[in-house]
Order: sequence, then structure tokens, then C-alpha cells
Amino acid sequence: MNRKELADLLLPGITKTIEDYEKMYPERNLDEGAIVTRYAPSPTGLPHIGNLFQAFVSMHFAKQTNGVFYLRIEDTDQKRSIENGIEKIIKALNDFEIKFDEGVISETNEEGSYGPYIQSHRKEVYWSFAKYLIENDMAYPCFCSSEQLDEIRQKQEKYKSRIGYYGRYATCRHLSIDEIVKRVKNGEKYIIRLKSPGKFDNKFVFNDCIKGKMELPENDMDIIIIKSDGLPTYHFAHLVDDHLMRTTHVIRGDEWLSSVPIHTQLFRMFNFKVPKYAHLAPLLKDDNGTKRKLSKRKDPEASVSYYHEQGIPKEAVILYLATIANSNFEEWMETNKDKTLDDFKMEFKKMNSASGALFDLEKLLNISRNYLSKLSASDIYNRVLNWANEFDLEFKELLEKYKEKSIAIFNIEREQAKPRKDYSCYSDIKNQIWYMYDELFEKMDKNYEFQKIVEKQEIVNILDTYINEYYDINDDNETWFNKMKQMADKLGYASNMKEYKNNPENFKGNIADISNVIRVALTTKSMTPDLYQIMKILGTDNIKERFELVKNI
RNA sequence: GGCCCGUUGGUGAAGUGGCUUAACACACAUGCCUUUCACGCAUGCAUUCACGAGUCCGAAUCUCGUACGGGUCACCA
Repeated sequence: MNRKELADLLLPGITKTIEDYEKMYPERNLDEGAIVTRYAPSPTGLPHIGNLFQAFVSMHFAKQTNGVFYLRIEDTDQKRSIENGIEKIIKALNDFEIKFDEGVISETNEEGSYGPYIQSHRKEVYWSFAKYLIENDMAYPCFCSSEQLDEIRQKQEKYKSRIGYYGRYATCRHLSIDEIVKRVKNGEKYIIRLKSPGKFDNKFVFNDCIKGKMELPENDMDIIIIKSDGLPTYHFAHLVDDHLMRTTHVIRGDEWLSSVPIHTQLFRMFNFKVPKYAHLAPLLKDDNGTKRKLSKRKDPEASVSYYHEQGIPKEAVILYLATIANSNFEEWMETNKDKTLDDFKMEFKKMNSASGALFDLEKLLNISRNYLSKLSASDIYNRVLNWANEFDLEFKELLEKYKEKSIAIFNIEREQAKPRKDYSCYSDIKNQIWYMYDELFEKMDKNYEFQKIVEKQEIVNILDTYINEYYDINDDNETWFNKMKQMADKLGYASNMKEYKNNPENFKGNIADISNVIRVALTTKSMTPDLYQIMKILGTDNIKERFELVKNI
């Protein structure tokens, strides 16, 4: 039996050759320098923020070079796949405006002419490539059981050798064709291993787009390429898919860095062009002084759904990820206010090549605050309503019932050159403005935060004086403010802060103290947006009611 | 344990031999402004780049050693 026949025996029923596939999936016709890259998750769960980061960076590079960004599903580990994993991934990414040019678009559909894009649907492709290796004496079947592999491992541990299937430990490597045939016909189970041509003592040098020049030992492991379920391992699928799908840049987590010698070896054995590699450092979390990878199990903020639930706008999350990717992004944004993220030229060289960045939620919230402050009141209204529809139905009803009023509330100190920045996410908002809605005001436990003036009698006196002698709902801002001053003077409080600071003993207090009484009487809080506008929105009836409430405590 | 990578303030970082008295942003602190808060403005926050040695007229930047952190060594990706 020759090698060709052996290959047929081991991987039967394959009709296409690798040349056929070369023709089916020709080089892409793209601009010079166009980057073809992909996001290639396993459908084992929801994406986490690190996955989103990776997808965002990949998409951005493809976009800025007029390249292609596609979604490939790596479901070769059938045991770990979850139900509807693909839909969940696509939706989660979609929430953050990650859009694919090509690849899987739903559980049952795909787009593009380089598919199928789901690895479990590509078995015959992998087999065809594996057959090529067997035919050319570059791969062989291995009959070792897991017990035998354990034995080898134990021996290696005992003699302090490197662990793995290589060199003289690779017992199946030297089986004769006759013996292989005999054992196959005997019904023995086998997997396919690479016959690695590498030597561990040889240095392998390559250039990572992010980490720069790397020096690693050559791969000499006879790694598994086809598992006993007939599906390929990651390494082999990477070779076949990224070659056939004409990926130019493999952007992935740096846990893959040490496998580059394997991958490069694989590409070279087929005489394929090796793609460029860009290894991303993971997002870290400070855990009592030590840094560790963000973990979906321990850290709520690791899960992308967290941002959705908290109501942190997707744009803010992406902006933050952009600053992690290239730390000059913020400065660029500052000096290019007329441009958008899409105009930003991201560079591999500027990526963090070190061990990883701490994920800084504070910073994200700050970005979010700035972002939200620039939106119009009706924009905010729509977004909050949208959020509340999913996460706070009580608030949603109020927003719908009082649409105009709500927009007016959001507009306080907003559409101006230096807007207020007091919301960092949608879930913040209700806590800050509940007192504007009677329904909420009535049911809330009221903790009046009176500051300087706390005697009941004086409070009542101020409220009565104000409502009887000065209050007029039709006053404009300036008139309103002047009246506050007049009242201050009348009641013995300083209307001019400078005068008060120079001679505090001449006054009972100052205008700020009086304002505080009115503010707290209306809202219970000592910190609120502009009082004048709050009063305008509340209206006369409300104001009077709330004053009465305080007087009757 | 072997192999690989990394270590600049509380955080993200700029910086790759002299333009650095180490940028910028977040956080923090103080002051100003202000009827409150926020905004804004101003100031402060690493006499020093993990530590030790070396090269050099000159080192955060180059070399070596030590310490610490991360990654990887599966029929998981």
C-alpha cells in the first residue's frame, strides 16, 4: 500500500484536493494594504469585555484599510458548545455596533464566498488538508490511548524532560505502513498527528505586530491535528481556515503567542503565506493588590451584558476600548473634535505590548459622563426610555406619562457650551431626579437635607415670606434671582457673598442659606441642578404643596 | 519546573541615549468661580522610571544579574 492509499484508508470519502480548494477560494481582490481579519469565538458562552475588545480592534483595522472583517465560529469542541451560542454572540456584539462584512450571520445563515464559516461544517476541508500531509509523509495516525499518553507524561516528569509527544517519545511516528493498515483493519481507534520537522534547539524568530521581535524554540511536538471525533484541533483549523479565508492578520489573545512556532510550521509545510500575527494583552483586574485576568465568574463588569444592564452607552464602552487599544486616542479626539472614531487611524505599534491593562471602570464612567453630557435632551430621553423599558418599568411609565416634562428635566443646564455632567449611566438618572415626579416624591422616604438653617420656625418663615411676597411663576431667571436677593436683604441675610465674607457677623447668614431652604423644601436634597429651572418645571401647585408638607412636619 | 514575555505615579500611559525640571487623561487634594452641587479655571500629586551592577561625557531608554508579575506546556479554544 502506498501513502496515497493509506491516506484514503485513514480519512476516507474525500474527493476534493487542496488544489481544488485553492481554486474555490482565490486570493481576495483588495486594495494594497487591506487587512482581512476575523473574530473567531467558540460558542461556549456570552462574549466578555475582552472578546469585545478583540472584536472591536479587529473590525477597526479592517475598516480603516478597506479590508474585510468576518465572523467564524470555532465549534470544534462539541462538548463545550452551548445552545443558541451563535445567536447570543452575534446579538451581544451587535449591541456594541460590531458588524461583520462576512461570515456567520445567524445560527443557520451565512454571507460571503469563503464559507462555510462554521468549523463543524468544514470537516471534509480539514480532512482534505490532513490527507495531503499523510500522503507526503508529514502526518501519521497515532493509536496511543490516554493511558499510554499518561505513562509517557509520567516518564517525562520523572526524568525532568519536556512534556509532550515528540522525538523518541512519539512511538507511533515510526510505525510502518503495513502495521498501520493492520491496526486500522483491527478496528483500533486513532487520531492524526503532525510529523513535526522542527528541532527544539533551533531558535525560531518572528515579528509580532504588537509585541515586536520574538524568539522562541522551534516546534518539535507531533501535535494532534485531527481528533478522534474527526474534527480538527485549533492549530489545524487555524491553518486551513485562515489560509482559505485569506486572512491577512490574525488578531487574538496573547495566550496564543507561544503557539506561533506551531502555526508557522504548519503554514510552511504547505508552502502557504504565513499571516501576520497581532497578539493582544488581556484586560486585567486589580484583586487586592495583585493583577489578574478579568474573570466572567468573579467580575460583573467582565460580562458585556453588565454595560447593557447598567445603562452605560455602548458608544462610551467602545470609546474606552479605543483608549485601551491606542492610548493616544483621547488626545487625538480632543484635537479632532469634528471627526469620529471611524476616522482614527489605529496602529499596532501603539498597542500595549506589556502584560495587560487594568480595566478601569472609573475611567469608563468618566468617558460615559462626558458622552452623555453632549447629547440633546430628547436624545437622552429616548435612550433612558429604551433602557427603562428593559430594566425599570416604573420609571418607564413615568417617562411616557410625562414626556415633555421629562425632556425639560433632562434639558436643565444641558444644551449649552458647558453642560452639566451628572449622569454616568442611565441607571443613575432616576436616583438623581426622582423628586421631580410626584409619584416618586410621595412614596419616597423623605430625608430633608437642611444645612445651615435648621430651626423649624425660620424655615417656615422663609418659605412663607417667599411664597407670599416674592414668588411669581412667570418671572424670568434674572427677576427671580433679584427677588431672592431682595428677600435675603429683608430677612437679614446677605444678598452679596463678598460682603458676607468680609463681615459675616453682620448677617444671619447669606443668600446661599436661603436658597438651600427652598431647594431642600422642594427636593429634599441640598445638591440639585439649577433651582430656578426646577421650580419652573414643578409649577406653582407643586411648589405650594411641598412647602406645606415641610411646614407640617 | 522548562520555555517565553513584561515591570514608568493610586490607574491607563507618552517617552527607545542629550529638546524630560518624565507629556496627556482618570482618580485624589486644595483654592477660585458660584444661591447648592456639578461644570469650568488654577495649583498640587513619580527629585525619578522594580532592584543591583556595568557601558557611556551623558541611561527611563543599551548590557548583565536579582526580585516580582503574566502567559504557555490537553483528543480546550
